[in-house]
Amino acid sequence: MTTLVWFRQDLRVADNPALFEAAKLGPVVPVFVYEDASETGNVHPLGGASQWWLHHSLEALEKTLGSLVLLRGDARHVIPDLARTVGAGAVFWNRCYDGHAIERDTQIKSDLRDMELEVKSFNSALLFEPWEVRTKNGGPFKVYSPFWNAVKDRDIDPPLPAPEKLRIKDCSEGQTLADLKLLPENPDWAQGWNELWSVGEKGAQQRLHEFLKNDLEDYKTLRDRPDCPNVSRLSPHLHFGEISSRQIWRQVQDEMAATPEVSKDGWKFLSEIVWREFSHHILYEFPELPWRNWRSSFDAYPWSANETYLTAWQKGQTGYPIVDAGMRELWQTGYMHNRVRMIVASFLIKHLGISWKEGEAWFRDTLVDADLANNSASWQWVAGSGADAAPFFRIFNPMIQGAKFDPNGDYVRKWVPELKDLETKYLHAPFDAPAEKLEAAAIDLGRTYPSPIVDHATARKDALDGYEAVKAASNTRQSDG
DNA sequence: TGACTATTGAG
DNA sequence: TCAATAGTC
Repeated sequence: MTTLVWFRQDLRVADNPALFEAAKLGPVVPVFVYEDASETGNVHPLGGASQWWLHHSLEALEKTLGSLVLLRGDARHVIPDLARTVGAGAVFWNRCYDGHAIERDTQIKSDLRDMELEVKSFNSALLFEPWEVRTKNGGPFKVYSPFWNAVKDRDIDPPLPAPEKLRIKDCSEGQTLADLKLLPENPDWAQGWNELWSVGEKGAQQRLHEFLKNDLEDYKTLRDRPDCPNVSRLSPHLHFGEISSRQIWRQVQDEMAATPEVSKDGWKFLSEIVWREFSHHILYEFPELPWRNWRSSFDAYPWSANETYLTAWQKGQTGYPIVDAGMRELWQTGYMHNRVRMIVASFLIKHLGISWKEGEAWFRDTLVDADLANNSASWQWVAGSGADAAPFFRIFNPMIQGAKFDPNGDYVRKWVPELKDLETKYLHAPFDAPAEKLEAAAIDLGRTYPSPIVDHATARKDALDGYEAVKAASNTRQSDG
């Protein structure tokens, strides 16, 4: 029997349950469908940076498999059509957890079964299915640390190997990769990204290997330092499923067994992998997460739509060095260090008073690892409208955060070179530097580098005032969140 | 996975 | 005068 294996966010051959099971049954037709948002009505389509990554990831997968059918259009029509054309007896895929995908897959599953085809979906993306992690009351967890405590000692299924015998059925269907037009129209944007990333399953395994070998030690403390290399940079590989969390879990456990000294670092890293699980579970339980406040009391927050501020933030021209460094790293590399993501997000929301939805949209368009679950859960966490246990309204101070996590200023100097000659003491707050220090560093505030677009103390006070409306709304409600 | 302010005590 | 700490939102 020929089986159609529909690849989505699982662009790998090893530990791929759908492919593994299909290979047992006979010849396989692997297919990827690039969905046009205009056709499917998906309001959260792939961003430009993700499309760049996808192009290279599909290229790698096609090379590994020997053949991959590429289609463009609405999967609800394209998948049944292809199944019919190639005479498939079964269609297998690995599950996605966002609302758009669930609705789409449910319909396709039903249509294919009406065609009397065998249809199976598998878990390839998560360590735990959302419905497998429940509180004592049977509901989903709403706070991270109890979630972590509930899962950290569980046995994780070992990853599957690549199929031993894989017979790819030759098939002349589909389009070329170039036809999908995934590379950015502005060729300057992604210039040089090929040197920064090894896209594909092989590159993902290599990245994990190098991280475990070189940068896991001291991960627990140095992961917060954007000037240090002690982060995995696996996020885009994970998003597209070039590597699975099961594979990561297993290799980290092996590393900790072999080198007990890195145990605290390994567990910290695994807890970050579980943050990803937590975000996916929240999205599964609350599909509106990408566009609706998880705590509805935040509907009362007085957001402002200031285009000038938004543009300054996007371009890295806010006058706050750690913020500008992060936003420029993002634009130039398709990536931003996690600590800095929190800082720039807080700045957009709390200092500029702009809704997290604007930030979510920009990150979704420009991050190579843009992931609907992680992105929307994290933006809401920073906004305060998400799953955060903190009993206070968190407002990051960009000067303090800069001094604490980029203490030598290496990160700022790299991405904001116009400040590179300024003494470290003033680097994170050039607006407080004495005139002669600025002059000595060839900085003319307002000309060579922007003056701060908002005043920290004033912006903080305004944000706290805005939060009063949230508190009032929360008090008038029976339950919230 | 904060920040601010008041207070304390060493110098 | 200022680092360290506690209390608070």
